[in-house]
Amino acid sequence: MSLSHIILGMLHRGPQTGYDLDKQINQYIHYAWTTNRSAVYRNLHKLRDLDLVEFERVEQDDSPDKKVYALTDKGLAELKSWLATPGLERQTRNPFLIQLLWGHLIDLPQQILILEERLSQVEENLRILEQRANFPDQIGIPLPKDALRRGLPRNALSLDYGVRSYHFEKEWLQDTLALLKHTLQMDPTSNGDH
Amino acid sequence: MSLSHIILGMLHRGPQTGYDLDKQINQYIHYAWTTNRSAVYRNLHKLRDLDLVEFERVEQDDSPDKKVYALTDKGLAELKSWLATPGLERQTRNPFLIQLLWGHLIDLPQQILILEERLSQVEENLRILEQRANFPDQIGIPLPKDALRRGLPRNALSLDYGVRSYHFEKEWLQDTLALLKHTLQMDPTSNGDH
DNA sequence: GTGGATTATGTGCATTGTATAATATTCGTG
DNA sequence: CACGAATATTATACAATGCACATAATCCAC
Repeated sequence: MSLSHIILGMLHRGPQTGYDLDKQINQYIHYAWTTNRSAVYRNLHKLRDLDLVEFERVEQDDSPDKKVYALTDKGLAELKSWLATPGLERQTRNPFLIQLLWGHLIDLPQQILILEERLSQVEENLRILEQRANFPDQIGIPLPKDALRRGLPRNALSLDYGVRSYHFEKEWLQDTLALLKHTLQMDPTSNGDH
Repeated sequence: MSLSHIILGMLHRGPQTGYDLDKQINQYIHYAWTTNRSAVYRNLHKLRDLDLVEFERVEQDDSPDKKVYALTDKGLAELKSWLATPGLERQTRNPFLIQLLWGHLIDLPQQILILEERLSQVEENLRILEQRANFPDQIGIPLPKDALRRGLPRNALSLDYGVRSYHFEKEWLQDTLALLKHTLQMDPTSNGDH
């Protein structure tokens, strides 16, 4: 029950549809949480059954009807309780690192292709996040006017982590790609592990 | 079908039991992949049904019987094919970053507790990984004798990523904790977001 | 006016996570 | 030595998630 809490968190700053929730989670919290539409919709249904959210059907001229979900008092209480829980485990599945770990089983040009693919993913994520980092109020709490003078608010701290971790990975990928390409030039017939 | 491939990768360097596979994945590849025992066992059953692995029952004096699994030729072929697949998506669930993002909903001391909890997790992961980084042959391919002179082999590159990313997170957590504790000292009644 | 892109919601099935069970064996402790 | 605690080993039930796909409305371009 943790995607549910991400949804509650997103809704606490204003009502939204499942479609937009999915897009925003995968764009602006992608460094911390990944998900997909079907999971978001299913969790909205469950949260509705538990009276943690409520929705209103809205007709539109330029698009199909939509359901706009909003947080209930009960939902806000549940969110606060989850946010204060320490020691929740992190989960990760990072295939490109596995593909590097046993990379000697495939050939070097293919390996380079995989890292380049990952590099362009990271650059895209970084681009979206840095664009958003200028407007952190869009994703978390509203920025107070004297934020910079008084220090960063906590939602900005999380964004800062995201931006910096993408920078870290980008630089590491660039260095590693340079190293592998150099190896390839030295000895094109090798797989890189003599 | 991707935990299956992690298992195939682990088995390609030698036969192992499900119990040990789980431990090793969660210790030495924890930066790239997290899992649990039940998933490992289920995948072993499935891989067995597909003839990608085979097992032998071994009796022990000091412990219950165990099943030692080994890679088949078919399994090795499947592993190589998966390793060469580009563009596999990364997945992440990092609750502590979410708890920081909407941290203004909980009080500052509780927030600090959460980050400290995460810091000790990272330090533990880092400790295990650095200890292992001295013997990368234990987790990937055997290190050639002249490895250092010729440059790092690719499995060492992946380990290097793990170690460096934990260092990054550790430093970031220490900086951020210092900042939050400073805020708390300045104004103990505040939640940190004036 | 058909075909493709975008918005919007949803289902089915396979995979994974969490909790728990069951069994063997060792080890400390009263 | 009897007892509970710790560790090794395998496994299952149920809930949560990921992936692929279905469906429908509206818009734009050809």
